[in-house]
Amino acid sequence: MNDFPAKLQARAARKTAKRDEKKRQIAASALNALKELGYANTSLRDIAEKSDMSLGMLHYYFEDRSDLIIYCVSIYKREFVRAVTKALTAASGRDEVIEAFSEALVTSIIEDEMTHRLWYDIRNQAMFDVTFRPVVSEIETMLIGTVGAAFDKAGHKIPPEQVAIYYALVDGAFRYLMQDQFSATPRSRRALQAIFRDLLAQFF
Amino acid sequence: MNDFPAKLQARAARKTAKRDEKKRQIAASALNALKELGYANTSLRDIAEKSDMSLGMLHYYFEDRSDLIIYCVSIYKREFVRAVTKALTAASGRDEVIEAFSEALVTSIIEDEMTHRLWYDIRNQAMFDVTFRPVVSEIETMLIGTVGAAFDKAGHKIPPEQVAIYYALVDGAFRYLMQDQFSATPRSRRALQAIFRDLLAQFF
Amino acid sequence: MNDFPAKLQARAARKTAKRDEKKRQIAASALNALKELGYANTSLRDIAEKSDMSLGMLHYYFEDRSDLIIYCVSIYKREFVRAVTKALTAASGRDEVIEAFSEALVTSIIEDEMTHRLWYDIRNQAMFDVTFRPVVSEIETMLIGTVGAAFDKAGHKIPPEQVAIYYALVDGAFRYLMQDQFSATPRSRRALQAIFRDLLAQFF
Amino acid sequence: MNDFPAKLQARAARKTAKRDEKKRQIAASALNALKELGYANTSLRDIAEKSDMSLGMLHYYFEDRSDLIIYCVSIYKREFVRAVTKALTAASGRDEVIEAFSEALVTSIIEDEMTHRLWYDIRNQAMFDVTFRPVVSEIETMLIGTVGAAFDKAGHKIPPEQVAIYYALVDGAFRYLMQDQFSATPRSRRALQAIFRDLLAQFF
DNA sequence: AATGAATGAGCCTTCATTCAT
DNA sequence: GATGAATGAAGGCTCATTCAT
Repeated sequence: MNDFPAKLQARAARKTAKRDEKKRQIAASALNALKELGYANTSLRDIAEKSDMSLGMLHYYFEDRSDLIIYCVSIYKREFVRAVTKALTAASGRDEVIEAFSEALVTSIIEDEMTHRLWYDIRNQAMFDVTFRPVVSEIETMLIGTVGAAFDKAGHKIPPEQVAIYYALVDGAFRYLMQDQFSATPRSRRALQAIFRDLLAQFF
Repeated sequence: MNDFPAKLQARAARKTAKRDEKKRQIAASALNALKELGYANTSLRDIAEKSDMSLGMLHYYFEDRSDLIIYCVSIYKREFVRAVTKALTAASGRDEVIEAFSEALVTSIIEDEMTHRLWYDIRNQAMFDVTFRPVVSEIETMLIGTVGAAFDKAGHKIPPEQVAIYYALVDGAFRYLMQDQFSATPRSRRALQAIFRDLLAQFF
Repeated sequence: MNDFPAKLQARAARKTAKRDEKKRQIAASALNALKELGYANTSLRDIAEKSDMSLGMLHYYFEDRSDLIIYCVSIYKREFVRAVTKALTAASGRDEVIEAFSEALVTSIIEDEMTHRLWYDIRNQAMFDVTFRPVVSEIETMLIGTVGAAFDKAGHKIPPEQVAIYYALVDGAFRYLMQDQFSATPRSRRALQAIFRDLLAQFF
Repeated sequence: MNDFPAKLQARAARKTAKRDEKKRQIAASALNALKELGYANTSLRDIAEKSDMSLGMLHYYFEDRSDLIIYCVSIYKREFVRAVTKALTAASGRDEVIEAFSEALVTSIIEDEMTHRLWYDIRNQAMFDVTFRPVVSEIETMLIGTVGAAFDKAGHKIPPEQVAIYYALVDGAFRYLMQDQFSATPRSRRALQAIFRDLLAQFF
C-alpha cells in the first residue's frame, strides 16, 4: 500500500545523492581557484573560468558565494583530518606517534601548502564574517580532536581544556613554517621534520 | 651667507613633518574602520565615511589602497612592540619576566583584540598578495626579536633559529585565545593569564 | 555517427553569430553618442544612458572602452568604404569616375559629417595612443586603396607610392570641407561638388 | 596735475606686461607636457609636475584648463607662421618659392612633429568643443594667409576662395607625412623634400 | 538541469577646481 | 603673488546575483 511513498523517498534520496555528488565535484574544481588566489581575490567568474563551469551552475548548486566557499573548505577538512588520523592509527607508543604525527604534518605542509593557506584565510575571514564561523568552528574541533588523539596514543594524559592550547601551539608552528614555504628560502623536508619531532617530544 | 638653502631645507622639513603627522592621523582613523570590518570588507569609502574624511584626501596622502593599509599596519606594529618591550624592560629574572610578558600579552588580547584581528588578516593576505609581504616580514622580525628578548631576560639561552619557533608557538596560542575572545564565551583575564604563565614557565 | 560534434559546432557558431550581432547593435548605439560628443568627452556612462543600455552590458560585450571604440570605428569604415566602392563600380571612363567619386564624397560629407568627425578624432588619438594604431592603419589602407581604384578606373596610371599622397590630398580637402560644414555658413551641395570635381579633374 | 593717472597707468601696464611674460613662460612649459601626451591625456597635474610649477599657479594665471591650452596653442602658432613667413620673404620667383616653402615645411615636420601633432589634436577637439574654435579659426586663417602669400610670391594668381582649398591640400599632405614620421619607418628629409617640391610644382 | 545574458551597485582612482594661508 | 591641501564629481571597471530560455 505505501509502496509509493517508499519509492518516492528512494527517488528523492537518489536525487539528493546525485546532487551532492555534483556539488562535491564543483567544489573540488573551485578549490583549485581559491587555493591559488585566496578568498578576497577569487571571483565566481574566476572559478567558473578556471574549471570550465558556467557561472549559472555555480549558483544553481550553491546559494551564494559564501555557501560555495564553505562547502569547499569543509571538503578540504575531511581530507586533511582523515590523512592525519590514518597516519596516527598505525602508530602506537610515544616514539612512533611522534614519528607518524610529524611525518604527516610535514608531508601536508610540503604537498598542500596552498590548501592550508586558504584554510587560514577562511579562518581569518570568519572573525569578521559570522557566516564562516560554523565551518571554521567545526573544523577546528576536529583538528583539536586529532591533537587529543595523538596525546592519547602517545600515552600522555592531559586535561581536555589543555588539548586546545596544544592544538594552538602546534598550529602556530605549522602556520609559521607553512608561510615560510612561500618565501625565497623554503625549508627542506628534513629540517621541517626535525622541528616537529623536537616540538612533539617536548610536548609529550 | 648661505642662509637661503638652510631656510629652504627647514621649510621642506617642516612640510614633510606636517604631512607625516597628517598621514598618521588619517591612518589612525582608517585603522578604526579596518579593525572593525577587516581587509576584504573595508572600502575606501567606508574609511572616508567612518572618519569624516573626503575620498579624495585618502588618495591625496596615500598612493592607493594598499599603501594606506600598509601604513596603518606599520603604525600598529610600533605601538604593540613598544608596549611589550616596555613591559619587559622593568622585569628581571625568570619569574618577573614570565609575569610581565604574560601580563602584557593578556592586556593586549583584551584591549586590542580588534587590532590583532586585523594584523592576522593582513599577514594572511600577504601570502596571496606580495605587496604586503615587506611590512609583514618587518613586523614579524620585530615580534621575533621581542620573544628573543624575553628569553634573554629570563636567563634562558636558546639558539637564534629556535627563537622563531618559540615566537610561532606563542603566536599560535595568542591567536587562538584572541579568536575565542570574539566567541560567545570569552575567557576572563585571570584565565588568560594562567594559560600564558604556564606556557612561558614551560618554555623558559 | 558523429552528429554530436557537428551539432555542438553548429550551436557554438550560432552563439558566436548572435554575440557578434549584439556587438554590432551595441556599437551602432555607441557610435551615436561618440559621434556627438567625441572620443575625449564620451564616457561609457554617456553611451549607456544615450542608448538605454546598462553599463554592465558594455563591459560584458567589450573588453574595455578602447575595445568598444575600436569596434565602432571599424564598423564605420566598412560602411564608408563600401559606399564609395559601390559608387565607383558603376563608373567607367575619366568623366564618369570624377562624377561618381565626387558625388560619393559630397554625399558623405553632408550626410555623415559627424561620423567623419569622429574618425578624425580617433585617427588623431592614435598618434598619442598606440592602442588605436592598428585600426587606424587598417582603415587608411582601405581608403588609400579606394583612391587608387579611382585613379585606375579613370585610366590614370600613377606609381603606388604616389597613391598615398593623392589620398592625403583628397583627405585634406575632405576634412577641411567637412569641418566647415560645422561652421555658421556651411557650403551647399552644389558648391562642394564643384570643388571636388575641379580637384579630381586636376588630379586625373 | 594728472601725473598720477599716468603713473598709475604705467604701473598697470608694467604689471600686465609682467603677468603676460609669466603666462608665456608657463605656457612654454605646459606645451612640453601637452606635446608629449596630447589633449585628452594631459592633466593639469601632469603639467605641473613636468614643469616644476605648482598646481595653484596654473589656476592663478589661467582661468581654467581650456584657457591654458588655448594659450599654449596660440603661442605655437606665432612661432610656426613666423618661421614659414620668414623663409618665404627671402625667396622670389616660382622656383625659389617652391624651394623655400618645401624646405620650411620639411624642417618643421622633422623638428616639430610633436607640436604639430598637438595642433591637429586641438583642431579636432574644436569640432566637438566650441571653446577651442576661436583659436583654431584664428590659426587657420593665418596658415591660409601663408599659403596665399606663397602663391603670390610664386607669381601664380588664384582667386581667394581657392587659396583655402590649396591650404587644405597642403595641410592634408603635411599631416599625412607627419603622421608617418611617428611610424616605424619615417621618411628621410630628402624624400620629404621631393614630395613637397613635386606637389608645389604641380600647384603653382 | 543548465546556461549565460543582463544588471546595477559598488570599487578604486583621477581630476579640475577652490580656498585658506 | 604663490602654494598645495582638500574636495567631490565622474570615470573605467568588477562582481555577485537574477532570470529568461
